[in-house]
Amino acid sequence: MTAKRAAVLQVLREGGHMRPDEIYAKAKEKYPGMVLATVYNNLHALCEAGLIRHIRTAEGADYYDKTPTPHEHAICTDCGMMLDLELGDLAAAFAAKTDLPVLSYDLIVHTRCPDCCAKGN
Amino acid sequence: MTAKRAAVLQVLREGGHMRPDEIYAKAKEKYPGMVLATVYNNLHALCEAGLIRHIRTAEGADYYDKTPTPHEHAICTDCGMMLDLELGDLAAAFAAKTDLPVLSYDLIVHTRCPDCCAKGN
DNA sequence: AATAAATTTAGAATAATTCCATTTATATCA
DNA sequence: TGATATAAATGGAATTATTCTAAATTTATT
Repeated sequence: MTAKRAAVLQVLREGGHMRPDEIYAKAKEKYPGMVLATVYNNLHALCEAGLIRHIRTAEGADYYDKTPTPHEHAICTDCGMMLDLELGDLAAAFAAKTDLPVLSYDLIVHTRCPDCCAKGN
Repeated sequence: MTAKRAAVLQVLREGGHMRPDEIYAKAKEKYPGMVLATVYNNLHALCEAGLIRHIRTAEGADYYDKTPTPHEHAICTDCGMMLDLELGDLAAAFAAKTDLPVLSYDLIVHTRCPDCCAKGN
């Protein structure tokens, strides 16, 4: 765990769910010498180490999640904000409905976040 | 519905789940003048018309699905083949577990397909 | 047939990500 | 500690997928 890798991790921990370019922008504030390739390198390394998690949305952007433990994500169709969901053990539920083995799954729920609901958009 | 648009649709209907470049390769056999941009144009148009569906996998590739009606997808971690799943009305199940509105969802289950299971890989 | 609208084309442009060779930093151990 | 080995970071080029644009062509409409 190098200083820059720690910085990438810390930035993501502060932000929750972020795209590589967002992480890069923030990390560069602390380390002006930071380079996008290093952010990618470290995101990959942190994923392999299980410290963060990679999320791909159906909208085309990659996100990284500070929380590596299994949970689901919702994305607001209005403002794009990503929220955490706790839907329980879906793997077991899915496995009960199919003959195929459920090794893991990726789920994105499209929602309207509380803020956008309040604004009545 | 132009001839080339119909060709794109037909290719996808023969293939089931395909990436744009795969569709392009097949469509070009029938229409040597076919161009990748036209494939993209037509995939977008066909999606908007509800004739096909767009799937984005967590592995990074875009797929298009000949079947536009709601269902889920499983992808074999071994050979990459995509399979259809029928898990029932998950939206209702998800809605029951969260306060957020469930507008829609994208789900990819990672599995091992029957062929790869048989091979014992 | 003439005109308008939509589609197709070709290629340039963009964006995200990866690759590679070099440099730099970190860890190991005599 | 100092020398060496290992791993990481850098910068930039390369790749890949996708979108954009303007001109040409096709299709539909009156």
